[in-house]
Amino acid sequence: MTTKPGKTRKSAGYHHGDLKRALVDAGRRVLEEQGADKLSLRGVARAAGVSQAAPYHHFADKDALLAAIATQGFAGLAAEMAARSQHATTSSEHMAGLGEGYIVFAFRNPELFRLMHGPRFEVGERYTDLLTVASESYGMLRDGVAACLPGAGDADIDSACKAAWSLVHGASMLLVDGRIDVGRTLGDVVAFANDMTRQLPVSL
Amino acid sequence: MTTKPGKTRKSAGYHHGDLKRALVDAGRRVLEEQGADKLSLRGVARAAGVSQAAPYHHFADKDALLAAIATQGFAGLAAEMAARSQHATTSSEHMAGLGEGYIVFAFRNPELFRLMHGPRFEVGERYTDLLTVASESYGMLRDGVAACLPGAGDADIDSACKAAWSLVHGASMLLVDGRIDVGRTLGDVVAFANDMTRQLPVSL
DNA sequence: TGTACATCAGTGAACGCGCGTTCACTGATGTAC
DNA sequence: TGTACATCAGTGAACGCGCGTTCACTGATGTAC
Repeated sequence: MTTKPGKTRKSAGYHHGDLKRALVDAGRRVLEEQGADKLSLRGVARAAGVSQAAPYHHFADKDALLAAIATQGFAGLAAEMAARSQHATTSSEHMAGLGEGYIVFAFRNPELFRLMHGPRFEVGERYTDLLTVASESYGMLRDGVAACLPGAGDADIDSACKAAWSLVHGASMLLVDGRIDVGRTLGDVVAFANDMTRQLPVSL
Repeated sequence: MTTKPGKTRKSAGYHHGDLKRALVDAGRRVLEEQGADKLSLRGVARAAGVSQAAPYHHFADKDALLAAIATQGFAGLAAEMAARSQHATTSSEHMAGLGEGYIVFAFRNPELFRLMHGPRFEVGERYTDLLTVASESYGMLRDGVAACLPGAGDADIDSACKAAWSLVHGASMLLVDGRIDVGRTLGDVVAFANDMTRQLPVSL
């Protein structure tokens, strides 16, 4: 017998083993290749190599799969922001790292980034996981801004926070939409990100 | 006879008179009511009160109608920016007006704004009108930034320009997506816009 | 001013398509005894 | 260790739907004479 019981290694079987995760992964692939407009549940099932009905054993409907994809996206965004800010030694270096992570994530996952910020999930009450993880990166940003403005009141922090978020988000969106030309490599994007965050209001 | 020949007043006739414009208007209405995902050519024809085949006498296909809607959108954006900056007496007041116009336009036409910046028209070669009018507001921005930085070189202007655009665009997007809470009235939005543009790098 | 006629801008029916979702089913799994 | 059986996670066919687009058509318009 080449197949063993347990959680490991049951490829090519009738039962997939971890189809839920495989569908989210396939969904991300399809999303980046074809765009959100063209993404269909049937297409994702096809990409995952299962029948069109299989996803319904793991997701209530198409929106639920999209929400799971977006949730993974927000987790990835927060991770990238954390990774690129963790070695900072000053508050404004820290902010620059956060911004760099935000922009780099968008550059690497353009369609996912669009999905995350699209209109689909304004009705977010159904997907509480999504809301939780989405607010994580905002929290990081807010903490970073607050650290840059030691004596400031809530209103000032709030305002600076919105401006910083807007700057970084706008740069990401314009980059993703191809409206700002910045070069093709990751290095180009990092340089662009730093040029932008250098101009953050909190750098004053 | 109540109907006259000529361009005026031929309502309720078999021939519409200005169906092309009516379709763009209906398209904008449907777009704001249902969102770009739900917008169909058939639905727009329905909203305009004509048969589903009628649009094909005025637009090559659905994309052509969307391009026309987006083109009108960019014209409206430039107009709003012009209107809100024209009475400025200083360069930075001027910039604030441009930014206010940008954000107010997005607030008033959220789905249109999203369509304008969506992925659909990256293949913009087909729609040269769109590209022309889309670059208009960027030109206004660039001129405004340049006026704020009298002695600056091209690279600095370019960089400041990207940052200013990013800030204003990001604020608009986050507002439209409901991710930033700002209040419901136009006055709230104007106050928000001014709070953001006050923090523009070029205000230094 | 009246009429024939080319052209324009509509109509309604039909095409084929891919989609989301449901259904009855079946093969695989794991557990109680 | 072996077996009966409930449960789980797949399958493939089918449903109804709205869509983009095409087609042959027809009513309205405007112009040449």
